[in-house]
Amino acid sequence: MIEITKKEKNSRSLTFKTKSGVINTPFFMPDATRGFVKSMGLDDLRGVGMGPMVVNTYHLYLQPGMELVKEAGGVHKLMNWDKPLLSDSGGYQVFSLIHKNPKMGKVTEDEVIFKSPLDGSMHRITPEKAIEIQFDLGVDMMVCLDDPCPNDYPKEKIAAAVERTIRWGRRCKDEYARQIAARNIPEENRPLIFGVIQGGEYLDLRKRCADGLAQIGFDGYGFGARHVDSDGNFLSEVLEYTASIIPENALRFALGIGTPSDIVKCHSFGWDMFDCVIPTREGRHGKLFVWKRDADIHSGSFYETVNMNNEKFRHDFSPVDADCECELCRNYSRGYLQHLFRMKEPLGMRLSAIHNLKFYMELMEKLRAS
RNA sequence: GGGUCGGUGGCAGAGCGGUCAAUUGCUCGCGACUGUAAAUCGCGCGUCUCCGGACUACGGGGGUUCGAAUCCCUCCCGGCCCA
Repeated sequence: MIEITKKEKNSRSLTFKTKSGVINTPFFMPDATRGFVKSMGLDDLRGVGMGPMVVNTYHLYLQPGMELVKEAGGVHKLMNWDKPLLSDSGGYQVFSLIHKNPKMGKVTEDEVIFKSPLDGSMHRITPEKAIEIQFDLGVDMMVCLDDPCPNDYPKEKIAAAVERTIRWGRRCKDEYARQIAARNIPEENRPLIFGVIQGGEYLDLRKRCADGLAQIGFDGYGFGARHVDSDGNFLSEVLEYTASIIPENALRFALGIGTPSDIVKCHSFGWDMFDCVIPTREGRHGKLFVWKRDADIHSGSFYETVNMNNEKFRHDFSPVDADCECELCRNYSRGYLQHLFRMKEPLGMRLSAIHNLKFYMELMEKLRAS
């Protein structure tokens, strides 16, 4: 079902089908964590040519809650989004909550118990429950509950996280099979399921995790945990190595990556799919991505980031990017955008998110064409 | 004209004898943001600096004091009340 076209070096291009449509790789998904891309409406998303997006199990489970999602008829119906959706398991949220503050929860072999940061109520999540919720969401792609511990943990703790991630991967896969059977889901509507490869910056642990998960068998494999070191340096070697040990005919999902240049790098390593808050968040914060003239995405710096709040743009009545055809660049100037930000007008955030996502969409088009 | 309260850094507004170059908020300048507790967060914001400090500052002027944004006198300006 996954069609692969091999390209130069490690990079490649795949075509695969989900119940909500065909997807060509590489592709980037914005984070619609709580069922919406912050500040953007459906017309905005369609306007930039948006395809698949990411929603989050943990956030939707807490708000608005699964009762409402089910009542709406699933997350697609709730959002009125008919293109593919991938749900992240929520492992990242629960574990980072607990790793930052042990009082927020407890991890045992069987389950994770955590306190909702919203109202302090206690919740428990198991690998089985994470999968069941994702079936209730009705997404096209789902992710196993994993243990993404911080990279600076001692190796033995990361090794333990790897083993737990594998064991939980097994339980997720078993639950997945049960849900498929119980819900009578035909093969063509079957959601894809992803395991997540942990192991910090240790290549042997990444290998152990990838092999353990591959033995269980998944449609795709994700790269888990932070991909930058404590100084913010991108862990290229780990990303490149991990991509190389994932089964050839499986999807490679670089979770949480990244900046435009990180994505280009990872694509050259063989990663197929990406998601990140950067384009939308940085847009809302006033930082916009702008192509350099005659940009060659494989030649280092092909873009720059422009902080539209900088004083020097106050009197700049030219568009953010004269060659860009997004709603912002077609209609408004830099000086006007800065005015919107200074006035804290939500329109500024929306236009900037649109612009940055358009930039990312164009980047992915260029990668697919290259 | 009389009385009264007040004049503090871009703004608002603390401080009311030393620990004050002066709390705090906003504005302003810059930076960060990578499976979204993020319309958030951090740093800076008198001048100069060999980064230890030095200098000029709390309406103007004068005084008291070892020492004043803080007390006294006077002038200027503003609010309110009475004529």
